[in-house]
Amino acid sequence: MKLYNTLTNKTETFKPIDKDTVNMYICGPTVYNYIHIGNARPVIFFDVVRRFFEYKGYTVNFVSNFTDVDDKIITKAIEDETDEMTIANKFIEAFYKDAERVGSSTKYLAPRVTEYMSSIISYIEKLVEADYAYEVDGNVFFRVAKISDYGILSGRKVDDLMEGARVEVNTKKENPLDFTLWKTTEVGVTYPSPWGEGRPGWHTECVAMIQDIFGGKIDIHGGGIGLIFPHHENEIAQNRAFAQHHIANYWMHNGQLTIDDKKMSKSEGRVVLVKDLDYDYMGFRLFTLSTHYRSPVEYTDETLKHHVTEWEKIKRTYSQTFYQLDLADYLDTRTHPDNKLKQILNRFVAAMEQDFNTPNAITELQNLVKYTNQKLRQRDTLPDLRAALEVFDTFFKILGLNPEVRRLTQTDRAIYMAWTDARKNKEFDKADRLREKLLERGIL
RNA sequence: GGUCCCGUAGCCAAGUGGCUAAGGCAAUGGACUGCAACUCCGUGAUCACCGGUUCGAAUCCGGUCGGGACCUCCA
Repeated sequence: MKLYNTLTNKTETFKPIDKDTVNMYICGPTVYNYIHIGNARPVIFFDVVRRFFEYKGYTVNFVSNFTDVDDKIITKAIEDETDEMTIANKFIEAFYKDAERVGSSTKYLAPRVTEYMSSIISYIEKLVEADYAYEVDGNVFFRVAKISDYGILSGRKVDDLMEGARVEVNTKKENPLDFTLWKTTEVGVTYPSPWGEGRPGWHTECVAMIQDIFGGKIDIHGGGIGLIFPHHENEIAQNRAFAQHHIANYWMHNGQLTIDDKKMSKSEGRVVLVKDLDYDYMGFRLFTLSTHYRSPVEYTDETLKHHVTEWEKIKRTYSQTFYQLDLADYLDTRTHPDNKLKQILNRFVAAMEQDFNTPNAITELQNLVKYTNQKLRQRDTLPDLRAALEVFDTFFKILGLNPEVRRLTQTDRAIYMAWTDARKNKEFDKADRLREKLLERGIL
């Protein structure tokens, strides 16, 4: 298994800390709004990462947080004349709904900042004690200058950052690059701390949660490419101070989803919410997986439609195969794949092992579709079709695609038989009526 | 101003030093078919441009043009 590590800028062989186990943490959303389709990309991609590791036999401990204490949430609560918790709960629920819509599992540990406040505070306390952080008037800042390799993840040099730093409004900081760990505030919900009432900064929650949940270093830390700097860089800095290591062995980042070649922007009207997508969600999932995760993916109606059509084609072949086998009472028979099928499966897995090359994996899915369609046109191919169906199931499970096919009922079978007979007897009017019924039932 | 990424056929998209540059969509020719749909077979690119390194480059280096990201909350 090879994967690209942002920390080293290299594609490396994956070696878990504990054999057979993958501990991974993905930065989750700040819950102040519905997620847009760009937010869905990591939700889909890292779900596939987990699914593939599970396919490989690993036990995957998957954690992804919700940031439910944040200025945006407070702003939204004031706007809506309600409280922060209500806003957070509403959008967490909406997030789960959207994640399920795009085919991602929601069965994982999802810690919330409000639940980890004491862990976050004690993490900051330790940084202060170790002199890596300092308090000024109830605010706590991280002392970036004490981290010798600051910039290691994002490939930046402290000097360059200093040059780029704009006029610093917060004159309380020793250094413009220092970031906030805790801040005093008069607006919105606050929590008691050794430095007075206030709220945690954004960068500490993830490291504190990882420390609390996993008890130290994890295998994979992931998120969108936009998080590399400053968020993940700052996580690393804090953890270097806290535990003298980089928190995770592998850092994975997905590229952005763009519209008109630019990232989504609410203020410029370039945003599409997941809940508002007017297309099949499996088609959307296929669309996001059709480009390598580290490349940007450009969203257009045309491209999405293309993948919706592609998904329909895949689903059609799958369901036809399923029904043919069901009609022949062959679904519960076990058969072995022939060499061609084995090759398709092997290539699929090899593509996934090459830094999750889902585009190439999908090419194998298409090869499987072609293979199966060829078999469907030939006689006496039930064993091959049964084996192909199993490969389909494997691919779907890894990619998180669901063709939603069910076993035929007695009524379904009766209609199907009648249709076949009518065609045989050249009763075409009758056959067409029966075909309509089968189409309605989703069987043809 | 600083740092960095990208530019492959009409469209989507692999490939990052070496067989005739994967695959899909669209288009087009053919086959199958009671009709339609579906499906199957065939047909297309020298890789933005210029120069260099090399026996050999889409793949490495330099430059030009074009697009984008980050440096401030942002997946």
